[in-house]
Amino acid sequence: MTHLTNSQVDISVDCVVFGFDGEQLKLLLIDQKLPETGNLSPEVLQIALPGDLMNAGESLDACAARVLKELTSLEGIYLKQFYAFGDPNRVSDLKDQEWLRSFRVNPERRVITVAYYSLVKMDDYVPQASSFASSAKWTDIQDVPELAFDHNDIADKAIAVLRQELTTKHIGFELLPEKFTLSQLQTLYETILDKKLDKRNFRKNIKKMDQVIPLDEKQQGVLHKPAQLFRFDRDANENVKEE
Amino acid sequence: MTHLTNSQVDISVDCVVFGFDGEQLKLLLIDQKLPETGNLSPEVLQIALPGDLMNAGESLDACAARVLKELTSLEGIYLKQFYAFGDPNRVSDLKDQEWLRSFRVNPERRVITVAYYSLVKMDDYVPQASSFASSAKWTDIQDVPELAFDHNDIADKAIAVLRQELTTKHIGFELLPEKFTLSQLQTLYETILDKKLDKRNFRKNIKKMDQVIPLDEKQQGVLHKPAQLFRFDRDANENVKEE
DNA sequence: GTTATAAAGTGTAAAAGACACACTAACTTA
DNA sequence: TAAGTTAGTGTGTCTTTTACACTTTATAAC
Repeated sequence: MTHLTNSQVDISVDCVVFGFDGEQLKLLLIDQKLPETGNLSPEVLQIALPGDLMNAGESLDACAARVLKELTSLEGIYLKQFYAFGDPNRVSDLKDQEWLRSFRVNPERRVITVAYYSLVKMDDYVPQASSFASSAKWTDIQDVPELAFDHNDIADKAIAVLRQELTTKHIGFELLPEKFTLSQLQTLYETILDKKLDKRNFRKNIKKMDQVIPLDEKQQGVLHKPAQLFRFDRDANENVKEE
Repeated sequence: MTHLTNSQVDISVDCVVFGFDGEQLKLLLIDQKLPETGNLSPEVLQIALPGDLMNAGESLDACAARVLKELTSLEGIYLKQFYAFGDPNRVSDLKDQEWLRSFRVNPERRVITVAYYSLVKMDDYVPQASSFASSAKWTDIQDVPELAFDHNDIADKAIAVLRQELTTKHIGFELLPEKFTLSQLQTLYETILDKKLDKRNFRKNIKKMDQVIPLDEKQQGVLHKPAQLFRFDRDANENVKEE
């Protein structure tokens, strides 16, 4: 039994950030623009999940929160670790070294990434015309292009986990504005689960949850019957299970 | 934004190995005996989850399989990644350096661990009177002592995950011998879920699964009516969901 | 071989939950 | 005031889950 000290390993955290615009489930992706390197191809553009190498004194959770904050200035966002990706060649096999360095990746090292998924109310973050080298964009989940490294695998797994979690935990609300209608909520569920739901049965189920609270307010500016607005109260005692 | 290259990080894999003896859920734990270090306490004994630092060219999954194999000689065992633990002080804060070195941990480095849980048919591995410095023992889940590092947290999370998975996937069989009775299976479920189940309803549910196949064989050597034996076929098409 | 012991094995009825289904109400704009 | 559009609501059927008790079949002891 020989045990290498694996000083060649770096840890990164990648975040699969979900948003919802009322119609489509979206991912927040980063345009990574390579600086022109003279004799190489004029400009290489690579798209990736937001992520970063972990800092020295930082926990994984803190690193994920930092990545999200540096990108969007948002704090207190729903953020959950879901898997660690550690194939030895997930980074360095694939691409030439210049390209890797643009991600601050040292091609001599292995990178293990711990992946988080995050649920963001899309209104809370509108990407700016970027002054940086890299800029973020919301992208339809349908239209996710080929991503850097194994980021497509990571995103796929995140979607599977999200789908799973949506049916067991009440996390859908994290993707909607503070005030929302039941139709919006239903559309969200239908989009993520990729199937039609029955309106009446859906509403029956939702109204069983004590956490969904009707407001004294209606939707405005729509050209049809305005809908009741609701809010979600994370702290309401759901179905009071004691013992 | 400063980005440290975190060359101080090591990756380890820890395995929470579950077994079942017909009565109790068990964990496979390692006795880590410290060599006597002269003027320090005569012998320090520390108990831990089996685990190891990841080797250079190794994937996380491969590392977990290797840990399990080096310990038990078993291969092809049910093994599943469930969480990565990365608090900056999960290792080095706690103990003195001699102690750490006995785990091959360099106290100057951080260790991120990726945790797997594993389901083993207990008969397949009977711990040997150990010739090594460390030896493995099956321990009742009730009686798990204080473990090294944050291994109690890891074990607790593994149990929670196991409980969860048991209700959604058919993994209980991994803990039983090839041939088992329905009573054994029920006891297993009752032990893990920590609640009584109704015999008739339980059997109805099990018999819905096409994967549970009755054998032409009965339990032997019991002083009462012998039970029908069954085996579990991972590959039987369960409930034939097409479309 | 009769009896005591111990777990195996089996069905049904009631309750709860899931599902299918169609019309009226309320607002906006032309 | 009529047309367009989405909101909002209840009931019956079917499926699933739950609660519940007695008979069978082996062994061991007498």
